[in-house]
Amino acid sequence: MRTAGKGITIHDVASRAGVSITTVSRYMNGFYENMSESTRQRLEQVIRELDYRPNALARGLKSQNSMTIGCVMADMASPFSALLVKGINAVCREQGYKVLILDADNDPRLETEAYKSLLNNPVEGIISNTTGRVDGELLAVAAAIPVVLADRVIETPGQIDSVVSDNAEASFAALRYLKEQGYRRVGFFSPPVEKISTRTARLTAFRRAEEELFGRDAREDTFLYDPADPASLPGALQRFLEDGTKPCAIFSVNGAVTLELLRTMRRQGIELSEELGLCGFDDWAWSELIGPGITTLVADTYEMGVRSAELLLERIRSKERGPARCIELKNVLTERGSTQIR
Amino acid sequence: MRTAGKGITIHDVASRAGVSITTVSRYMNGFYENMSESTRQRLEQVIRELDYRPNALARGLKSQNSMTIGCVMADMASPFSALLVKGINAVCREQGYKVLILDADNDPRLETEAYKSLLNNPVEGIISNTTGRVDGELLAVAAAIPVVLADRVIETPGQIDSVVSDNAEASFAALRYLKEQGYRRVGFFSPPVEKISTRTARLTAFRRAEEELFGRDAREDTFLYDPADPASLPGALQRFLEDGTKPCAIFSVNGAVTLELLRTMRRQGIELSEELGLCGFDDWAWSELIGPGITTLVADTYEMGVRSAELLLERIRSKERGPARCIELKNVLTERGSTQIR
DNA sequence: TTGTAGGCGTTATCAA
DNA sequence: TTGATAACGCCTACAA
Repeated sequence: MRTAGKGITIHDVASRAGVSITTVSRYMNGFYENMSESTRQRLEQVIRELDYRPNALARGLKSQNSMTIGCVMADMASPFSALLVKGINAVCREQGYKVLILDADNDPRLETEAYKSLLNNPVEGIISNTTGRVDGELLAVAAAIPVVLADRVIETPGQIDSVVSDNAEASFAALRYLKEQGYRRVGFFSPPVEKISTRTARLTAFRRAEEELFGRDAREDTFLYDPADPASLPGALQRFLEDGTKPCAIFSVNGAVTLELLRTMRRQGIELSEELGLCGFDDWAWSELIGPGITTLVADTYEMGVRSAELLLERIRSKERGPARCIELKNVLTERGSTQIR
Repeated sequence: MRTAGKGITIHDVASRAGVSITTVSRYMNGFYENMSESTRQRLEQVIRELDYRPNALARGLKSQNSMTIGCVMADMASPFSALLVKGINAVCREQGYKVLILDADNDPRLETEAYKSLLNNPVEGIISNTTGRVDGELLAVAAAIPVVLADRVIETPGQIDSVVSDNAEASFAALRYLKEQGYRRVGFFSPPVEKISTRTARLTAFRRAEEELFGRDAREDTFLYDPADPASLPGALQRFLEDGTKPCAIFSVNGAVTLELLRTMRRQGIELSEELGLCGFDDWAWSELIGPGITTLVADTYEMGVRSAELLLERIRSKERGPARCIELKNVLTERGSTQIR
């Protein structure tokens, strides 16, 4: 059974309507100007009857534009990814673009693979939330088609369009806030920073704050743990708490870390208190519900998706290879109970 | 500048290697059998040099299969969606398929639009997490190409392949568990149930439990609130608490509701206690961290994505239009402090 | 106002 | 063992 819309080609429409495929093509593309009212109506009817839909593949092959972008996510499991994708989708839908999603699953090899596959595929541009270990590939890809880095950038700046948040400034401001709240010491908790730009920016700001605000040696307050090793975070927490300087606070590099910290603390019977504060990047719906409420620092992820898509589509449209642009969103500090000393 | 991989066609390879495009095509598709070792090596080298990648569009146009599936999500913002998509992606990547994501943003019209756009586009199949208000469209789509319903099904059963969880059984079991814990009354909290199958299944089970386990009139314990009206949920909660039967517990239809409930409770100074329990569907990372820990009921979302994709790809491959299949995953009850009476 | 024909990059059927 | 060549479905000069 030949189903509606499936397998119907421009030829079917043409013969049924008694015109040439050219005319049908014209009709489909809105070139009504020089078309007799009668054929136009006839076409409209036939197309509806047959439920004809032009084959996007053929159209793309001919016109060399697939109306599709690719979107490579470092880890699709994160709520961050969902929001980013939603923002990207909203813009693309409106502008008639399709979005291909590829999950790198935190694996640089998969990320590289993703770019490969995207290059065969007919995507007109790519939005990348990189794992941070494939700068070379990214530069190569960006040389071939428009790329926008979302949230995370590569080491060499000014090469690729990007939409990021003000990690350094916001981190420093948050640390100043902690200082003003009366905390005398802050620990920076993170998985290995690697080349992930959000992490390096936050760590760098932390180091500066340690020196300028707290007059401490950042090395003693930096706790990089191994997420693969269950004993690693508890150990780091223990070491952090051993130093007697109080009140102290934890500065968490992202939501996943915050979550792991809270889990560990609960398991060990450690509670947030006047002596122990907590503040971190990423704000999920639950941030206000845990304990006294967790103070967070976050940029609008959905907006980041929107901006990334807008930037990319603009780039695609205006074929220009101008200098790389960087859009920076603000991280907002939401103060909650976890950083209240009394 | 003509960049590697971009714009290089089979012709370029052929002429450079001094063979015909046919031979190149053969090479690309692994038909080495009748190929001289020398041309094979020559081809391998040239292809590497030129970084040639076959154009997926042309390939798809010719072979009538795009190696792409579409994935329509009721609401991409939900962490559920992210996990489902990740599962789908994992399978598709492995089998060489691309995944097109469309977000319906909880809007049936957008969902319908998504199917339309997917039908022009050359997807070989669709995984749908439907908003629940477009059964007709879904049936039409499923008549044209393979469709798998993920998590939510349409009203008429047995028509479309699906991967769901045992909502009814698990709900009933959870309610029995609450009964055994000593709760004398349970309130069912949900947004309007509409035609969303997960919700109707859970509500139906609740009604049966009300009758069989609690000997109560379900109508008095069903609280459907309007998510758009901020006063609606607090009002419902108030009404629920007015009845003096204790201890009582809330049965929340999903994670979003649980979150809203917890927010409302916090705002109103209502705490989970021996008198007031809480248990609900969906388990996010924070479930164990809020208050005494929230007892939850949930199926493996990632697995659901994996199964959906496997089912769909199998369907696509074995062109058969056999009877609809339904895979059912188990919801697991994770007992935490929120349903502990003492 | 409408139609013819060539081409987009592949695959596949022949033939050599 | 390899090569012409005709599709695939659509767009678009160029003609009529």
